[in-house]
Amino acid sequence: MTAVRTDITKRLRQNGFRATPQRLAIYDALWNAGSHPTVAKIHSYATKRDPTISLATVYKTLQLFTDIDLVNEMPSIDGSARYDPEQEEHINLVCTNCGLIEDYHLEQMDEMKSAIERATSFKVNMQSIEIYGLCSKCSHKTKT
Amino acid sequence: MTAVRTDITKRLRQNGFRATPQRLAIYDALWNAGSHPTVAKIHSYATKRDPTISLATVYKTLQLFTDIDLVNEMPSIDGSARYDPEQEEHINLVCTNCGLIEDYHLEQMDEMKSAIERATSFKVNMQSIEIYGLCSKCSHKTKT
DNA sequence: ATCATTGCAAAAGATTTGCATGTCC
DNA sequence: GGACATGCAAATCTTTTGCAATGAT
Repeated sequence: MTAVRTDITKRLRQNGFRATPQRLAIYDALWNAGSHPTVAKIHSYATKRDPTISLATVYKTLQLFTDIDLVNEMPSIDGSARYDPEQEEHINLVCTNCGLIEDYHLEQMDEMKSAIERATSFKVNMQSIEIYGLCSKCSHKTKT
Repeated sequence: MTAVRTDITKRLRQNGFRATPQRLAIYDALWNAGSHPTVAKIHSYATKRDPTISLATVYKTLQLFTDIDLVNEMPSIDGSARYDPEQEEHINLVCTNCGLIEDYHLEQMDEMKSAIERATSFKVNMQSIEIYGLCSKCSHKTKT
């Protein structure tokens, strides 16, 4: 699975925004601060490269990236958003026990999308499908 | 579509909890404070019946209801959780523009569940599937 | 009467905002 | 040089927690 990272400098300028070092560092962190990182993780990682990057800048930047579709903000159940830089169509399998998020690619999802759109006139965003449940580790443990 | 409300007094006692007026009012609010209500909506509605119910009690009660599977806490993208008292299997179509949440029932979802479980060993909770996109109203408007 | 539950107020997180300073183009 | 971005600190919002008072069983 070769995820394709956008040329972010170009992308920013195309949209009329400046390519600042903070933005580059934050974009880098999105891919390297772990899978589907939280804001805190992103900040902590970006800070390694440039210790002065502030949390507020991280928030503002993620907002901006979301606006220009460089990342997807993921809904959260624990009060802290996570971000997904992956551009290929996929759905997220989210473990409600340990928080693990697993990407899942399947053709079949397209059929489901069409079926929903035929039946409801709701316009499905494939980038934003979250399915909750238990990852294999957690489903093998005893219940809480 | 006749949604079946649980006998909540019985359900609470079966689980060893007291059936207090606050809990009954909050359960009632879950069904009547609008579709997939936020905590604020639930509190505001419950308060009509009993003006002294505190927000903290609403939070504690929703926590409890979630624990004994009387409701499902929904992940959120705007920082305020929503609750879904519906027990029948369904998925939620969430409009990322206006926040509308539409229930969707379809047999086909079962196939998808099985396909995912066959392919990944992830255990899908059908009660917790959220698909984001645009409702029909919002998809007909011009973009932001 | 007992012990779970409530309400209040304070605390803890997460995110946003205003504004002076710094810096990309 | 000038507009845009950043960083700081304060503000806002949501949710959690501790504890004394209350009330369900």
